Amino acid sequence: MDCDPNIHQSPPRQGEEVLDQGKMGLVVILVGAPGSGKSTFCNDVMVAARRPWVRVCQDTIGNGKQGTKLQCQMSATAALKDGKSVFIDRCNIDQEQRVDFVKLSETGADVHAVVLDLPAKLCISRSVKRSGHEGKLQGGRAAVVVNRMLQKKELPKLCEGFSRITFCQNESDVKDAVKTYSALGPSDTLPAGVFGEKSKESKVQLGIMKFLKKVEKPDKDDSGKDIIPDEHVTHDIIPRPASVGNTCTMELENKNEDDVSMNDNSSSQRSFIGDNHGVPTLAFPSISTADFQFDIEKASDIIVDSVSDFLKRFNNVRLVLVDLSVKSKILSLVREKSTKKHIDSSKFFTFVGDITQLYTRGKLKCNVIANAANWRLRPGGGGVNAAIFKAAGKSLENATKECAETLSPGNSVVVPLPSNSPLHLREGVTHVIHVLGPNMNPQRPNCLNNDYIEGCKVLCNAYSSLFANFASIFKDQIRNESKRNSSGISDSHNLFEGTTSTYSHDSDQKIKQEGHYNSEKNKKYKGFPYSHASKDKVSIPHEDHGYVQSEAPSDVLASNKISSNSMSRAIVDCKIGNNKRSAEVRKRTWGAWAQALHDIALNPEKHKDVVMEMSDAFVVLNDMYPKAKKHILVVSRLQGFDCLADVQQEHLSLLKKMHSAGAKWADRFLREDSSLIFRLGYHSVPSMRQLHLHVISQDFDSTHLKNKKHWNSFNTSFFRDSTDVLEEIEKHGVVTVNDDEKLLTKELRCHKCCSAHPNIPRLKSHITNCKAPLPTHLHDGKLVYAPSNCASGTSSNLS
DNA sequence: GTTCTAGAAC
DNA sequence: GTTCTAGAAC
Repeated sequence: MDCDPNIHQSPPRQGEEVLDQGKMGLVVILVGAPGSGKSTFCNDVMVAARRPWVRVCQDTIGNGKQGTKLQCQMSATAALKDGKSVFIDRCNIDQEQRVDFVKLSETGADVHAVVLDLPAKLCISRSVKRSGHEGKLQGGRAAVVVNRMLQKKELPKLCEGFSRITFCQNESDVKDAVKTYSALGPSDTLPAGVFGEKSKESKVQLGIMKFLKKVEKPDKDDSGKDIIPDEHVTHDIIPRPASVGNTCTMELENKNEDDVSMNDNSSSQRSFIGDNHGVPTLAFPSISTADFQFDIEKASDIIVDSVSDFLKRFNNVRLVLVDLSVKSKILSLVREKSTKKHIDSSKFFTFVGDITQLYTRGKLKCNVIANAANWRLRPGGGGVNAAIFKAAGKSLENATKECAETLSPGNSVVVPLPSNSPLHLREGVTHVIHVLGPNMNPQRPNCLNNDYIEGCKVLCNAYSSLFANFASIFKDQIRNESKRNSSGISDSHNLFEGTTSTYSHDSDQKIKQEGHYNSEKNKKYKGFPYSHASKDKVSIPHEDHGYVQSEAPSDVLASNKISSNSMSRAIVDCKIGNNKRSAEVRKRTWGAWAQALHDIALNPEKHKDVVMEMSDAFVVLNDMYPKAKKHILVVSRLQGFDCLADVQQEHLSLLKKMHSAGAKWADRFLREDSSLIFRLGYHSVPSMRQLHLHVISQDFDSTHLKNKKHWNSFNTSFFRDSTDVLEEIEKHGVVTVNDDEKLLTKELRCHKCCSAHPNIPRLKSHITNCKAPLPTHLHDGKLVYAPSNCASGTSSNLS
């Protein structure tokens, strides 16, 4: 094997002992796109290695040419038998590609993953530039391949069978990993676990941890040396087999598998139920995995991660995942994963039974139960939603109406359960939290069409929001208890130290909430100041709302992290008497530079030089810094009407007028240049005051389009199509805005073919030549173009 | 929103 | 050395 030219082996060093067969074998599976530096990593380790390594490279294993996966497996097995450690140098980008190599652990070898998760633009730029690549992937073709590959990237997890995973997100991480592996002596081993996994919003997380007055245990000490994970603190450590009687799977199952009664709990299980000794307990069903058909494997990961993060922050609470049958796959998956993650089983466990009869039939006291609600927050529909509304009686329906009319996916709303509700009287449930998760069922509204990137984000949002609301309920309870009891409760009893949102625990009392931002939070959201219907509303003291919606920002949730923002930054939508949102809450303040449109709209006669059209409702003008060949603004003249969050049902006719005016101007431009295609829409969070509709040609051919923010503000969901806005107002009376600031810093992708590009100049050079049509989702009435222009494949809808 | 500029990336 | 980004200032 040593003579095999396809196997790249580091030379044995003087005095180096050869390992016994299979005794200390180590397989390191590299994971990364072309250009991520896998081969360089292997070579760098092997040059300085203190143990014999073999690099198995699929690009060259077939007599110097590309070979097969099987050849790689066979070579790796042979090398291990020969006492060598092995690098599997291929992309291994998803679980399916890795599974056969993970099986090498059957030889007795330890299997590690080293993930070179470097920025897409870096991989692309390296791949495009390189020459003499073993796999012949270089030049223009490389960008396409890297793009395609990154779209199916699936990061490795311990549960795949790895004993150690090292994530490298920048060059410095890679250097550290090279150092770690090259320093490995013949009989050395590395600690098991996950290392270097940083949330993409590490800056945010830092702020969060500070905000919560907790310090996250770092992966490395000051010297940069790996710290061996402490199983009681670190969560991503190698799973141990759960020992009998010491497992977090304390499920209260029935002996009869299909019987949902809960009277037959074994004595060993019983200690976890009964009186909750005042420990706030939330029972919740699995969100979206039933009728909404969300993949249970992914859902179970999200549940376990969300729970784990929540329990890291709060001690004196219990969370219980409930399902009807002992055969429930989601329960068994969650049990298995929470055991692997060593989640404290007294704080989180699964429970088989009816969520509406947890105490009377299961002796499990839960103060709060979550409902997998529908967006209308109405009874019916079967499943948990129907059961909870039925069990709670009309009072839950009425209480819900008092609090909220609709719910958007990824959000939750707390409804205090009136004391006359049977669910309150019989089961001791004081609050129901309605949660709406993502829908993957094409038969149901808002189906995500198998988009699990978005789906996972929304499901994370849903759980984070749920747990945040649960936390908020009990923070206030403690505060109120302290007030009532003159002896007081010491601060150390306050579960929610560091969080800011507060609730009344009195279920018949209207919810009150107040929030405070520390300076760091204000700084973080500096770029996204919101008016009353937006996320910053928590900073506004409220005295008389009807309900609280809590939402975790997706930037945090993208990494399955529960957000402390969601603990403190509850969204407050107001409903006062006449069902209208309150406009009394403090409005966003605008900088001097943001007033230009406002001044023009209110005094158009003073700006005749720039105003192209004027009516009582709006003015039309060229964007001063057009981001395309044609880019105009239709600006509302209604005073105090600054952004989409201000929009209510009564503004529908105004927005229709603005749309018609914009479409008319687009048609006028098309008569001058029939090659143009226009899109009409609003920025979710505008920079300029006074609501304005952008009418922009899709060439984006402008010197004023200079940075990522410019591009992404027109080419991500930050841009809300006017037709969608009108439809939402008609249906719901309000407009949802995607105000996730991450949208504006996303990687640069062509709006037609979706390819990624490393910087603005490269993107602009690409889009001038890209011949792909605009994506099909825009063809649903969102584009305006000349009938003669077949480029978009449909006809104009607005002429 | 833009401009300016330090410093990172190339 | 030049190009490009991102944050501060306005």
